[in-house]
Amino acid sequence: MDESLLAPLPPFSLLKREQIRAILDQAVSRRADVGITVFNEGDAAERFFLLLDGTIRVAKVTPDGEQVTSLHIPAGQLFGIAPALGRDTYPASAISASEVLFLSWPVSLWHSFIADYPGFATETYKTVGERVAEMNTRIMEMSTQHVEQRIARALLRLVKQSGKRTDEGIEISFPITRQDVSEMTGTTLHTVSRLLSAWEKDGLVSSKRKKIVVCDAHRLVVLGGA
Amino acid sequence: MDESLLAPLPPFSLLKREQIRAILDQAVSRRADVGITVFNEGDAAERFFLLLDGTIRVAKVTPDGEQVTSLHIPAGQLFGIAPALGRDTYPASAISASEVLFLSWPVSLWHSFIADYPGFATETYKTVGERVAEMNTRIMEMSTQHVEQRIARALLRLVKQSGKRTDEGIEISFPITRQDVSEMTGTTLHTVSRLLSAWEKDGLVSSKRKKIVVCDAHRLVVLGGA
DNA sequence: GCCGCTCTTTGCGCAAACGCAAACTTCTGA
DNA sequence: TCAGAAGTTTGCGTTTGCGCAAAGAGCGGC
Repeated sequence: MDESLLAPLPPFSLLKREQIRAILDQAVSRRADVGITVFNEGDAAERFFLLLDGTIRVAKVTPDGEQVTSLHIPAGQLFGIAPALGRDTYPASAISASEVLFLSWPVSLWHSFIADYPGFATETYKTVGERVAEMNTRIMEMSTQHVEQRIARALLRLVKQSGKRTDEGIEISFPITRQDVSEMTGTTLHTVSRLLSAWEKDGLVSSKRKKIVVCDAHRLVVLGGA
Repeated sequence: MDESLLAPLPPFSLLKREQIRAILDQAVSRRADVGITVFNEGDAAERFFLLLDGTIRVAKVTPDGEQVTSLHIPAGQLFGIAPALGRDTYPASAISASEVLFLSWPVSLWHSFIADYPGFATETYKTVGERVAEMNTRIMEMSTQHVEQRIARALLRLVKQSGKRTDEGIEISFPITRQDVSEMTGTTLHTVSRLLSAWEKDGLVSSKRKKIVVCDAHRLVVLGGA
């Protein structure tokens, strides 16, 4: 495991080589296939994580078994940071949305990370702040916007966070189903399917099984805008 | 301003009398009538706040002018704590939902509060964690539940947070309109009015102008439950 | 005590989006 | 290579909750 992996990431960018080495030496690394649950909502928060590659989906399950996706976490970010929220259980489950590679540390190290490593606390709380902002935005969207606008925005958010340029447009870099999109937007896979079909006819997007490519982001922004 | 005001509040409960005195001496206190904006979304976060009395409503405004209430903050809690989220602007506006009394400090003191006062950081992040959890729950509710259930839960949440026992039932301790409730639940004041009327007929609630009393919390839980 | 403002109630029609159901397509593993 | 699973499309009927409109009620100021 090389120091250069961590050095460019915000939480560690201010650290010296030896400090990063020390952090890496305490880490456990793990790879997981798509669809694997890293931890479950309500589990005792024993470790915190850093996603090196892939995408993690953060979700909660309703009492009657429906899933709701709250957040997607792109490579390079911390996740499962219950200690930053003063919690000793995870508030939601983390599931790999693609093949993933991540590091983890026992929460007992959290305080020393915060205390010993300059910038770690600041950058971590910035991450928390961004997620709070995103959740806030989602609450606003769900309160006031129509399904069409919500789905447009959800796609744009995904594309912005983990889009990969292709010749057709920008592709969401992990496998994603209609069902997944519906769980992000509080709708049904039927509605999502209908809309995507319509958009495909208009040349806004292009989608295959488990794959969505945004061809005309600008027009999608307009759709999500009003 | 007496030390005993702060001593029982979580962020300060571990502190010594002199420490609380020092904190109080640096504070500015202010009273405000209902409906006053304490700070606006996007404002430079120059101060952070502690609500001593009353209730604060946290809201965002959509591009087309609609308000969405994200959160209600009860007396005794910190608010406007942008620095805890690594932000230098406020992510939402804070408006008094009743007559309020609050203290504030310049953000420049934030770091010394965190560093110097044991328990302050922990308790603060616990507050952040609770709010994140609440937002998460709201996203889940809005995704999967019907208007009736959302409104039932919203009322229960308010009652739990700032309910006052009366002979009729539990009363929400600050003035609240149908419009307010609709902004919390992503509906219209019409729908809220219809539902409250129906519930009043059933003896679930009792409401007057700007006042809502929950008479049968248990049945309301059942309504919000499934 | 009266006026006007704000808040609330209620009726009616309508559109958005869901639910159900069935057919179709793509992929995977035996 | 083929069967079955997983994902997607599409049609149709239905419900929910919104939009509009108009009237009624409580409150505060003059």
